[in-house]
Amino acid sequence: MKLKDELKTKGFQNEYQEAYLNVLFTASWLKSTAQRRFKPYDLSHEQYNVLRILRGSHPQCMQVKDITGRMVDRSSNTTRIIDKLVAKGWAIRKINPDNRREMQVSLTREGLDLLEVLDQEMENMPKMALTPEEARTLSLLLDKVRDSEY
Amino acid sequence: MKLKDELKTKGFQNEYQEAYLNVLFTASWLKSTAQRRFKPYDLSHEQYNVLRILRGSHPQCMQVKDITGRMVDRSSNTTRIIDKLVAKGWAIRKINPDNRREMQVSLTREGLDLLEVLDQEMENMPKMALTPEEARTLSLLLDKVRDSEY
DNA sequence: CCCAAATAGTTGTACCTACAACAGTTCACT
DNA sequence: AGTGAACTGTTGTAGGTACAACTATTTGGG
Repeated sequence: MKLKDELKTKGFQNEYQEAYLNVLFTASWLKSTAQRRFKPYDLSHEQYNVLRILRGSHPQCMQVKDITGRMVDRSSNTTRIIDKLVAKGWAIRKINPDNRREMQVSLTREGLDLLEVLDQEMENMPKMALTPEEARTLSLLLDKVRDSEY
Repeated sequence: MKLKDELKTKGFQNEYQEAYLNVLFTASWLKSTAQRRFKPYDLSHEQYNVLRILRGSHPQCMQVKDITGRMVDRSSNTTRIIDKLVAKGWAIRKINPDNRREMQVSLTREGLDLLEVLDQEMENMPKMALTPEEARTLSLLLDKVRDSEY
């Protein structure tokens, strides 16, 4: 459906305002549909994001700041998300003995197993109604948006 | 900057995953830059959204559910956002005597004045680095994304 | 060697999101 | 008229976001 109808508005000031609201609205839409899929696993979207990042360097562990730098949402509080993962037994957090300021965060066997189940779940997810070419264009335009000095 | 570099990743599974993450990342980026602009006015992004919706039907008042239906973030809790607006004197909430289930929410003079100041602020905001045509394409692609059954 | 600055991470507070349960009010049907 | 369903909005709880202050540790210049 068109954004205009979704937001029940009469129209937008210009194409930039529409694009701006559309990015926010679509992100919220994508996030909540994904969230619904994670629900049965007692997992939030952000926690999933961190699990995948950890798998990216497994079996090597990662520092908190490296995880933060790879997160989709930069201002999220990595410490507290890791707290949850550790509490559920999906990750381990240890102080680096060589530099006691740093943490060594890594996945547990259970964390890896969970990710494998989630991989299946994700594969069954219906694809976006875009051609590969359109998906590439979309990414390109979004990259450009972020190049503004906004 | 390209998403690949922003997220310090080696690459994506396919163009759909990249587009997906790019929508979320860009939305988060846009939101936090806007938030920074609202900060001096003691206003959050969501509160601003509701103020604008209320102005859309001013001087008529609106029901809570109509406001919700026009919000960019559908799952946000409209009651509690209105609580804040009322507490700051920007909106008024009354029970509709003809249907005591409904609320009549409307802007105060102060709310309207604040919006006028914010209009100025928004005009000074640098524009997206897109051509009008690109902005239209972006909106079109995002509308398509939401047409998936995700 | 010492101490200020830099670095890594945690904590505090206010607000927002997600989802479900709840309460009051109105409607519709018999 | 009476009652159950539907409607409108509020509240509860757990988790996430924004931003700043804080602690612990390491580093580097004098």
